[in-house]
Amino acid sequence: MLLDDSIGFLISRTGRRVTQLLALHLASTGITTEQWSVLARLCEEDALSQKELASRVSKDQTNVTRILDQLERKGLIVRVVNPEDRRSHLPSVTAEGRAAYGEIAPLEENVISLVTEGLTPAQLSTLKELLNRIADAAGRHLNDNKPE
Amino acid sequence: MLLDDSIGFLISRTGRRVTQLLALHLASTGITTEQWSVLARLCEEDALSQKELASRVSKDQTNVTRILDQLERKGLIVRVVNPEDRRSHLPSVTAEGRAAYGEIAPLEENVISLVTEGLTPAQLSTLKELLNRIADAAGRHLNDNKPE
DNA sequence: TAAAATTAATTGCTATGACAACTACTTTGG
DNA sequence: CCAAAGTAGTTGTCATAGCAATTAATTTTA
Repeated sequence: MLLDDSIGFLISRTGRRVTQLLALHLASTGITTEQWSVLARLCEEDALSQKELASRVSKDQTNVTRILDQLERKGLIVRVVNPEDRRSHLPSVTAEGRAAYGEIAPLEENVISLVTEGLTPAQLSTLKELLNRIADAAGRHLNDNKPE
Repeated sequence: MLLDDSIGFLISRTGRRVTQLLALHLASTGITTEQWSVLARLCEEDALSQKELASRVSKDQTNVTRILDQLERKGLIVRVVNPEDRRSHLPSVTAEGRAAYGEIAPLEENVISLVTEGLTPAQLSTLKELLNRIADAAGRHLNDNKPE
């Protein structure tokens, strides 16, 4: 099978381009695309531990630690120690973080509309479902090799 | 729009998982997924300059330089100076590189079949087309901001 | 209850992505 | 023909992905 026909390659390539375009539109905010995904998730769903947060954004916990470092350095979140379990931290979005979220959300929506401009809502919905199925299958096979 | 509905997020997440699964299956070969994509492209299409190669794998030329460094260190490719233009190098796959390609290709095909196990050929083909449309749209908008 | 096993978070390390700056070579234009 | 502009590749830097190992705290177990 040629590279251009490999679904893995196509997903990666498309992801890189979309990310790059989003990065271009977010450049003025000083926030990276990955920082955005973490901030957005925290704004949508509060009181998550870092471990839970990592799972919710499908990132390695290690990477979440470092992305939170960046967001904390920028004053957009703070780490609060969980009183129930002092090992865990509950990242909390600051007022500045919420303001940034409000500013960035429409920028992201705009990029989404740019890259999906030729697609009907039905096609978009099909695409999302197919991607989710592949992500689920990959996740299952990843777990097959991990837990023991 | 919530993060889970953002097509950008879904593509990135799916890509990360597929890449991770592929990495797991390639671990024994000592080749990373990105090194694989470059090696595969070179095996499919020879006599490319690094710049052309970068374009063919949709990677930054900088990253291709470093991936070629790795492949060269492993003895899978060599850089040959282009006699027509001494600025450019023509990476060339060695016998070891071709052997690695032959070994890895079936591993990759297997991973692809694992992650697409629930999809019909028609669905897979739809998915590829939709991804290509998004990649094209993103590419167009990226170029809008570059050439001036 | 004290030691052992687990767990949450962090740090160290390597590879990659992306951008800026630099070097070496080529092409252009006067 | 030569200086200026352009081009291919490389290197430097920062952010991120992922793995291994470490630390601090909690739970389990003997």
